Amino acid sequence: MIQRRKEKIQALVEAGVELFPNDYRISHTVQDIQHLVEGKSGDISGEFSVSMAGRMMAVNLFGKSAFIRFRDRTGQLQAYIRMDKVGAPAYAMFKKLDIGDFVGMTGGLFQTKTGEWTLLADSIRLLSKAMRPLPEKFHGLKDPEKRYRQRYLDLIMNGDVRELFMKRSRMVQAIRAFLLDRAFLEVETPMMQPLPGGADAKPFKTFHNSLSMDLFLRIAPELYLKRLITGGFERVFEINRNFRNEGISTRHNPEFTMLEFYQAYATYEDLMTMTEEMFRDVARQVTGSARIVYQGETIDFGETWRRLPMLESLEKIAGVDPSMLDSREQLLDFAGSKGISFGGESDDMGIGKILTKLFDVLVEPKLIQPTFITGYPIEVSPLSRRSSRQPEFADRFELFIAGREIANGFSELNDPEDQKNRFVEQLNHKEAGDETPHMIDEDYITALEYGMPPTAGEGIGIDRLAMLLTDSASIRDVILFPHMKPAEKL
RNA sequence: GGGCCGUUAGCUCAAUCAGGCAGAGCACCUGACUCUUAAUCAGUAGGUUGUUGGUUCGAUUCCAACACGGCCCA
Repeated sequence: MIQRRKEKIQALVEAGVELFPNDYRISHTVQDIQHLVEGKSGDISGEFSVSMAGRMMAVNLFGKSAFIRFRDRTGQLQAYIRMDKVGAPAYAMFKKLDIGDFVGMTGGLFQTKTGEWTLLADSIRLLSKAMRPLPEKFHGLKDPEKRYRQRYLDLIMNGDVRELFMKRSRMVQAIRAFLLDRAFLEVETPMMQPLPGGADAKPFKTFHNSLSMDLFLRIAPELYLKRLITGGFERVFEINRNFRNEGISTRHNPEFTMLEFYQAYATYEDLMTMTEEMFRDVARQVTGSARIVYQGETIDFGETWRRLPMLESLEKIAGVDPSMLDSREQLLDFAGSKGISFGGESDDMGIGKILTKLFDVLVEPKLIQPTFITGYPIEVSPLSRRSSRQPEFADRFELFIAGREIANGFSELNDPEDQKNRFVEQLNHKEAGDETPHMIDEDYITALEYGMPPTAGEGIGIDRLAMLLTDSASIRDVILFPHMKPAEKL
């Protein structure tokens, strides 16, 4: 197949055709044409001339004329190539071109008998040669493995995929605009950290040669962003990649995009309200509506969302009897009766961790409409401020939509003593053989000792939000180049 | 890590159940055609059936292992 095409290309070269020129300029995109022809009809090819370019997606060849469809970044347009218009030599060259080649054409516009606006070419030239054939035009490219590995083919062939990634880009822009509008400062903090902090996850490890030290790809930017709050910025955000050395699934990619933002003089309750506004705003800008459909479920971002303390959700949704909340044994029995196993860890788990596990399995999948769960146990919230009224719980929420965690926010712990104690507590629970260094981020404690204003912060999983807004079942569908094992061959 | 499913021409898929020369559409190549749009018509060509091994006179088909992928579970 490729051999055959090479022979044809050889014929083009021998005819003096340059395969990869770089001197062509366009005057209009496909989208521009729509405006140009507004209010006009018929053959207006004498009125003006345009220079256009794009990839040839289809050719209907007749003897001495042809219709082609070509595509640029804004859309697809038809062109009519006639031998009497472009001249015999150019027409002969054109007949040697393939679907997939990039061409440049000049000419005027006319409507075909079906009313379709068409470029009547008075010149055509090759702009870049495709050496391989494109996938089939009607069925397109379906094989998921090939779509992920060769995303460029997926983007060429599948318009819905192009649209999806443009939506994702608009979504990120809308979030950025929302925060900038509220005086947040966009910052970038280290991706490579000497101590991976801000979350509980296995990090990727790397080595810096000239510093002769281990570094870790960050699992979260949190501790650095809060240093910036200490530094006086008061409102900061970062949209960037986190890396977690864990499993790959329809909901997990080893690198994923996270928004984190921090606002001084705000509480976790303020952030819940702000999150409602942000999601409504972003959903409207991306999908045109604050009501979206995800995998058959209608999800409504309108109005105020349900706010439910975790204990109450366990009682109401999981059927936990309030009388057993104080008893490890009863909770473990209850978990066992629901088929939840804790592996060998249960001896080590406090009530807070058991409750959280029960919540993850029994409640989380049932939270379809946007729901804020509040009142997380301190045990699972090492960076959150202690509730003034209930010191065993944190001033924290998580947001669940369509049965998944989408966001996590809390009033920040800014008491350095309490923070240090919680780090120590966390260290005591680290597994042996863990690759992560068993050290405390002393500089973060030092920063807190210089004083951090009362602050609330939140993280939002950008990929998961993109899944919601694009109705995608797998995270791989919203990441341009998801991670896969190397293929043996293409 | 476990379970189920998949891998056949450039692409989308048949044939496998019940072993017997591996097929179609589109793409490609040649020819005809100046309003087609999944163009049409005629003809040609295109395959190490994911890899390795086993059973068999004979394996795309049955068996095993492996690789890669999808979905579900942990």
